[in-house]
Amino acid sequence: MKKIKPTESELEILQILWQKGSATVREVHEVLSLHKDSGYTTTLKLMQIMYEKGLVIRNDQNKTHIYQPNVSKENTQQQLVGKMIHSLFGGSATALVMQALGTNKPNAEELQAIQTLLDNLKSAK
Amino acid sequence: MKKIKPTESELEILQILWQKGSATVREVHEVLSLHKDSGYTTTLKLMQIMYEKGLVIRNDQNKTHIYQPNVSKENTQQQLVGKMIHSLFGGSATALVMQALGTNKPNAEELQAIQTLLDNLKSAK
DNA sequence: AATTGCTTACGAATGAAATCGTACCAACTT
DNA sequence: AAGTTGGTACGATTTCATTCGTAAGCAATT
Repeated sequence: MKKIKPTESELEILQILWQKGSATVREVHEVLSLHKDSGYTTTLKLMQIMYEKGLVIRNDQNKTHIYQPNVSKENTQQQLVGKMIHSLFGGSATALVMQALGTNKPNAEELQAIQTLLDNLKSAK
Repeated sequence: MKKIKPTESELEILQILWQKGSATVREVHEVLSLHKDSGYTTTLKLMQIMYEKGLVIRNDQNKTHIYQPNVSKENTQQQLVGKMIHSLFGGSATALVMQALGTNKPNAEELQAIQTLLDNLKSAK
């Protein structure tokens, strides 16, 4: 399993790439601009760094490069949730789960989904 | 509601203070040493910075200062989990819960605790 | 041919977090 | 009295993330 540790800004960019599938720097920058006010070259530089780190891949056949994510959303979520469990919940995934369920209220359908997962975990013992 | 943004290292220290209630730098450092290998003065410096930021309070009547958390665990967890739910799970607490449960395996006792909470949520409908 | 516009590349400044070495102080031990 | 132990304070350094200015290439338009 790959070790992934994107920064805050890199995560914002990854989210856009996950949603769009692929995008140019300008496309990413335009989405970022909606709630951030950094310059275009800042976005460009970040994406270049992400490319060096292997977080994204790119097609540079054309003058305007096209970027795609190179880490999966699921894997990244797993890493970051694991980090949060460690740093904020003393290593207890259960503590995180109970906190999340306690403050947010899932609807009946979601409750059922969690119940099903829980049943699977129980029978796996 | 107070705005809290501790760093990763600060969170590790806060966690120890939340658990112990109050502690000296040495006590904190000894716990940290179990899974980290930074020096004593590093822990000291971090706690001094946290004091300047107001994240902790301290009693410096005696030579050996005694530190206590100055932010609540619940408030901090709630804020950071909420932020993660929004930024990484599209606002769905359930998605976070399932991710956490799917990759970490709670023991039977923990499963029971979650089941109880789940039952309460169901009957509250 | 020159200008304009959009692109990448890259160096550099800034700021924050984390780390450690060293100095200094007080109390206890020899 | 001198040394040892255990504590705080703090400056310096390192590393990293973020930001931007500027140069240079290319294509289309004037």
